[in-house]
Amino acid sequence: MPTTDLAEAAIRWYDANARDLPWRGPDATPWGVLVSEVMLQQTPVSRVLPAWEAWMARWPTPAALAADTPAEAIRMWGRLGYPRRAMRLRECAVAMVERHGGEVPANLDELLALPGVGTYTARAVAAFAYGQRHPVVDTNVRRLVARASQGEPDAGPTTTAADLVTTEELLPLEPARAARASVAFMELGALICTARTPKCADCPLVGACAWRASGRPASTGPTRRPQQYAGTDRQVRGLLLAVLRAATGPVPGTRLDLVWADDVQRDRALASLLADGLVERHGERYALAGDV
DNA sequence: CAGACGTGGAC
DNA sequence: TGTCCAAGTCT
Repeated sequence: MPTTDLAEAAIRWYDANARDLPWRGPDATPWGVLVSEVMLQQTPVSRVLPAWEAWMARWPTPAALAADTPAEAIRMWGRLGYPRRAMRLRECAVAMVERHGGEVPANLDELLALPGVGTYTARAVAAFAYGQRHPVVDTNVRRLVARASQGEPDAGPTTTAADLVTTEELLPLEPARAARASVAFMELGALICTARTPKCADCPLVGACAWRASGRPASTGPTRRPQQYAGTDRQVRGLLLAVLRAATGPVPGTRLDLVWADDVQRDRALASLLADGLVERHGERYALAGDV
């Protein structure tokens, strides 16, 4: 059986069942694709949709974002989470203006060199914005390939070189077709081959799925415990940043003192925001970076 | 390389 | 109600 059978079945399913997302449309620019990929890192589509629309309306090009302040990028990021992504996306825009004439580069290595662009995002942009043939491996694809192709109930926690090779072998040879297969795999993983309760009855790959064929064995390995949030520095960072986002300019340190009672932890969280470049100190007051 | 890094919704 | 999860990156 040709290895591209999975890809062709996935593409047929995608053509009939894919969600109509604006960054997938014919009007989507490489910049729009890049913005969507960064926003979608660890954040669900439903929350990204309105943020992406607002972001693209305000900053339709990398140069437009590069000309604005980090503070405005952090504000527009809203409550998508992981606000360092907003800062890095702006730094990425600055880098594209400086290195690439304000264009999103099509070359994989040039993409990888940009701030906030890693193994996944670089390949996603090269494939989805430029139609190149690269394996695009995210958590959905890892899970789908682990099950369908390898018969395992789950994938490893991070993308490995082996994952890239395994996935590349599933792709059709024609570049645009390969890119379509990649987005189809991702969509299948997101909607059908889900982590908790996969909808095998609706899966177009069910006849070729090694995991299904072996009776859907349960995971045996050690389960990683989910990351804690309540009481962590991350929660305190979130509370501090919420105050600064809502303010129009610098706020007194005494106002930040109100968000968390533990002085040691609050100071540590604030120091980390300063170190990340998200926040700046002006005497006894604090503000989002560039929000003088 | 394990851990840090936000937030909200589903079960 | 608490657990688990959502298109990763960086150090």
